[in-house]
Amino acid sequence: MGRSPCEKNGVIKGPWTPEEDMKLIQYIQVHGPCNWRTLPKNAGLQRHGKSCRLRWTNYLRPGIKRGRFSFEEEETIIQLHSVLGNKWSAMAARLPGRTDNEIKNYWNTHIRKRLLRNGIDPVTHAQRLDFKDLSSLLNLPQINLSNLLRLQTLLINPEALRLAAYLLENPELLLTKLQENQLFNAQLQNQTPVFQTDQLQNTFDLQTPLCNPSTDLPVTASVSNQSHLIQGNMGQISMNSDSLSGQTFQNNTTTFENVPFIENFLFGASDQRQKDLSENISFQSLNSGSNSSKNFSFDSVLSTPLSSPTPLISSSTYMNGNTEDERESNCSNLLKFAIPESLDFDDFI
DNA sequence: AAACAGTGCAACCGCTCTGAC
DNA sequence: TGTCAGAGCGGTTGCACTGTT
Repeated sequence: MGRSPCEKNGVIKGPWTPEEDMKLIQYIQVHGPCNWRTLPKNAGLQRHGKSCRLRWTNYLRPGIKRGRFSFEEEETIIQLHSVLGNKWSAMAARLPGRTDNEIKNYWNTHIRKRLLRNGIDPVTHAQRLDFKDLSSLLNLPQINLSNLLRLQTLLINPEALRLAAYLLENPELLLTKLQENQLFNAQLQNQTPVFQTDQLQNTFDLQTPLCNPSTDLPVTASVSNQSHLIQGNMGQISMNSDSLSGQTFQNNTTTFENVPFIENFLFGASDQRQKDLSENISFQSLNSGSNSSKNFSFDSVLSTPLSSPTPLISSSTYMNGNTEDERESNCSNLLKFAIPESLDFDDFI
């Protein structure tokens, strides 16, 4: 396995022979792993010092564990990756006997592919809302001809999915925007809502159960033409056009002017009046009843910095099974959509 | 059985960062 | 401040292995 040995400028590249390994081991046993630049010459090896260092640290160093990763190791890698990102050496330090290169290779060749197949972003560890399991959709008991027509609308409106996915994957954006609009919100509280309530009834829900192991709350994203509702692991957030002055999301108001696709989705391409109205977006927590907005917690948002994404899905949700097939099977129902009967898609379109 | 394609993995390359001098 | 060595990382290479046709 690997490359064929080749010699270039007196330096051998490619797989190491047992004789080379023995020379390196014997030299390091005597002199220790130091001064890699001069080590090859002193040890009688036609190798680069860096190659010697990699060979030692990745394969010859005592305590190196070879062979397939166990299920426990896989879970550990996923959990560590959700916290550390691509800090392979830091992950290796927490996995006895495993090297950073081995973990990286295993991640790229096994875990990453499996996460992608299961609709999980391997970078953010969040469920991708644009990953639609149509078979699950069609197996829903509430799917009938009427709902299929609504499903068609949903599928031809990818902006709604993108909006939900974007906000779920970037909860810090909400916080940033809220902070930026503290002053703006104070102005809005003195304004009169301009929407009619019937404009806010046209809402559909994207319900994704199983996505929040910490709270067991279903993850729901609701989008309408004038009101936008996102529910993630933080609970449920409503971007509600008629809640400009009320008990909304800790009395904060936000806009999405720096997010082009959201801006287009919310405001339309050229309707300045609609944009003016939609700029008055605010947030409302809906996860605990009518007074929930006062009790809304930002903990989950604050614990999800860009540099160290917090998993929205536990590793056991990724792969709750002993075999890959079992794990994939258990992930296949991660994303389902339920469309309420009350939805009027004519307005939505 | 042979040809082919896909996959796994050791090893390498190039680059950046850090700390010592 | 600049240089150097070590370390870390992302990406890639190339061959062996395995499954499919």
